[in-house]
Amino acid sequence: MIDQDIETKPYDLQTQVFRVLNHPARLALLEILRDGEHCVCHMEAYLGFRQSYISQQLAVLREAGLIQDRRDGWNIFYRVVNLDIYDVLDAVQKYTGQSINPSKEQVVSCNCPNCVSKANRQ
Amino acid sequence: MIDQDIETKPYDLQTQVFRVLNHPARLALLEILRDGEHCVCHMEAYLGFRQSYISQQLAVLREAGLIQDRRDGWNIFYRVVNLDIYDVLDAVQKYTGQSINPSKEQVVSCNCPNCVSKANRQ
DNA sequence: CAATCATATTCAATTCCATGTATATGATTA
DNA sequence: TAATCATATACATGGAATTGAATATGATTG
Repeated sequence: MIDQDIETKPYDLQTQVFRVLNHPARLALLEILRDGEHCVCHMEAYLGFRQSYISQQLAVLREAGLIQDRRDGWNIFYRVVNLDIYDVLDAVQKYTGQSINPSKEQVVSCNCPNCVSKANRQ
Repeated sequence: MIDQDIETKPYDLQTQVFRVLNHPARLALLEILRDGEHCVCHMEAYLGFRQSYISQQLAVLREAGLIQDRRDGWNIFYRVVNLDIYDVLDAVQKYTGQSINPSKEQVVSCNCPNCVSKANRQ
């Protein structure tokens, strides 16, 4: 946007959010984080992408301020900063007529303490 | 997206919507259309962009199915097809902490029958 | 402190998007 | 039917986003 009009400047912030959401893998990551924080290895196992690819997409979400990370031993856990983002996702799912519920049943095992302790309990 | 994962395919449709919304001028156009249909010349006068630029952005919105056009004599009027899109815009405005009300006071005059008859009434 | 672990970053190639300029379309009026 | 009106399209260029491959980081353990 070269000669930006004064009437469109107020939309720059919203545009930034839409730019980040304009990506299927990033939407999938946000859906995984809907029920709380998860480690990177979990998202990697869940989506089946290469590790560096997941990390790249997480970086986009992180640098845009949508998610935060926290280290716990070997693992890094990500969580969504502002849950209002899910109102945006819900609204677009309603608009497109989709209701996405990631197949949580599909048990995904990774080596993070959370998953290992869960697996041992069963 | 070359080797798309099966887990991200369900998000392609949402991604398409976010792609279209990822543009300040297109967001401004949708805000203008919030209160009903408007002619192209009105949006042109309102935003101050060149005619062809407005037309290009309207084409993106139209081809994505967000808006529809209708001819009335010399003018073409656009309207939003599915008002649920405003739930998306509202949600992102809440997320960014913005509440945008386009300065409707700023009376914009164009030559479409609607604007001319309004102007004559005053 | 060297090896190992999970994760992040860099770099390059390709594709996609934005936008200026020029021109086309198609309805309307004289 | 020629001129005029509002609007649309085509094309070209520059810039941004995507993504694969390779490598780096930095905490942890032995």
